[in-house]
Amino acid sequence: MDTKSLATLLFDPELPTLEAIFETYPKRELKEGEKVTRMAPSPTGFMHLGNLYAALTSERLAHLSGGTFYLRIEDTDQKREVEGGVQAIIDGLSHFGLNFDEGALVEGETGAYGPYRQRQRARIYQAFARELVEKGMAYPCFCSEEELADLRASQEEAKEDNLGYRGKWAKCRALTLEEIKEKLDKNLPWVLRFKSEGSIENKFKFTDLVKGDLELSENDMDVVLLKSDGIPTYHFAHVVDDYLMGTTHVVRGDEWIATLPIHLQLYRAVGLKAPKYMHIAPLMKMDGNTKRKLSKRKDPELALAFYKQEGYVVNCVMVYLMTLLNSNFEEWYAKNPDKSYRDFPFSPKKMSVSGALFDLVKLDDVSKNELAKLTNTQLYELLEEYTKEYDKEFYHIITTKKDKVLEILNIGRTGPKPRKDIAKLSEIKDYISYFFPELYQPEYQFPENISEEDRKALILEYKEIYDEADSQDEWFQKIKDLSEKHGFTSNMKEYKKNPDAYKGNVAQVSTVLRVQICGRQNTPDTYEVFKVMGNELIKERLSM
RNA sequence: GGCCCGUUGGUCAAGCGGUUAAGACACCGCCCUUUCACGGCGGUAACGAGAGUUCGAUUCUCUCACGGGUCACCA
Repeated sequence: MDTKSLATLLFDPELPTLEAIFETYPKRELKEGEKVTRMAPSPTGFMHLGNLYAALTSERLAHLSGGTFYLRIEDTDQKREVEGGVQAIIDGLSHFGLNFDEGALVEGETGAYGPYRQRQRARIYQAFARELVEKGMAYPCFCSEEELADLRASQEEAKEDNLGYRGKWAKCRALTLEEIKEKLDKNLPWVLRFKSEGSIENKFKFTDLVKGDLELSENDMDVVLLKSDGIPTYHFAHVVDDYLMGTTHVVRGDEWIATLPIHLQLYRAVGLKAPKYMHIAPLMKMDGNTKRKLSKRKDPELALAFYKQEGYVVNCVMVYLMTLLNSNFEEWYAKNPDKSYRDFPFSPKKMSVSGALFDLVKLDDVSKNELAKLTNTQLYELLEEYTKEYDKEFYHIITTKKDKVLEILNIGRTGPKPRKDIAKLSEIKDYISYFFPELYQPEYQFPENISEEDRKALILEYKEIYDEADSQDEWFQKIKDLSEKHGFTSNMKEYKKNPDAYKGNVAQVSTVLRVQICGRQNTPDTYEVFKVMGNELIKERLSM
């Protein structure tokens, strides 16, 4: 076969030469250890937590080494593309504090290794494809969908273990130049296939930075390099792009391990050096009794937008993700509570080889700890930002009563052991609702051992003696006195020893007052709460 | 079905031939305490199964089971 003629038959003669292409992509000048990573999503809709997890891995790897993290858009599948997909990716990641040093932007791009959208790079891939055709390593295939389906059926009938367009089944391999010319003249659609010389009998070892030593079989399938629209498949685009763009470390989901032999084979075929690979385990989800990979389709509640909407604070999510990313992160963070997760010396070696179950309960715990570290002002700012987008009514309340809200948020926050009540911003509304008449929805659940009569008497009397100027000691002394007067002991130890000797105790009396004033049984320290509420509101709530 | 990867308590996980098999979350109990939360102390709970190598296997090898992934003109 005259492969040169075949190449001129198949490709635009104006295609750039490889030399010309290499010239426009100078090698990156990297310092020792500096890494270049990328995120290369296809714009098929929303981002979910798994994408964020993978992006975080790449980003940490690059930035911890002083390197570059860039965004490439893999828009080779036009059918699945969703409008605004690129925007969703960039917005989603930037909301979580992950920013790119170069690559695609919502409009246009930045950086010297573009274009960063694969469809705009069609001619580059074609130039590489032409080279492969010239070398006899690729050929056009005219098989239709039906023919491929038939092929598969025959293979199944022949009980072939390995299905696919391979070896003797690859019938378009045998096409002569004349036959090809004929089909081309008829304008039959064609794809370009790689002519694989590999054999699955041949095993080779490969070291993955996360998975460790793998034993893989050579690829023997004639994979599609260029689709009938002239756009490359993932396999081909990945190989060309990650070389030209100077990626040093490819971070991707471990579902790609199966096709790794293809990629390595292609790198060898085009004579380029392959990057290092890190295949990371996907985040899992409990589905019934089994774990399964997070899925865009099945788990819309895991969309990044969901966390934002729920009011999970960015830093909390990232810290949680870090605990999944590196097993020793939690220990480090406990020792360095004031440092950012970005300071953590992340290591691929400490990554788990199998998928972690995403645990919302643990996320809540991490979040509570994180939010407890914030000042009232910091929390307020996050709340304001959040409600502005998701709860206009509440936004209006907190902004018109900002000083009051700051006081409320400060309750129990300033001591050495700050309260850990809040896991996400959406919880704050309910948490502080009793301070605001417009939100107040009391549930009057009083201690059962206190009669209605006693209860009313206690409340009415307390209304007379409450004085917001009292110190905490004076304040509590009044409650004790009130309790004793009505037959409730203020001595808790005594009460525990001999509960039947009293109607009840001061704790129960306190609960009566708390419920009457706050409309709930659980609140932070009532002395502080009452003070913040103010005399007027207290007296009003004590009126029956 | 073929191939690849994995399997330590409910969850995340240390461990890398000899350990009372860490720690965190969750759960339970006690203490602190006017409620709750925090904090402190304690507790329940794990090496998928079977062979082999070895003086000794959670750790090494094999088989099986289970789970996951992959076998597209999707990425």
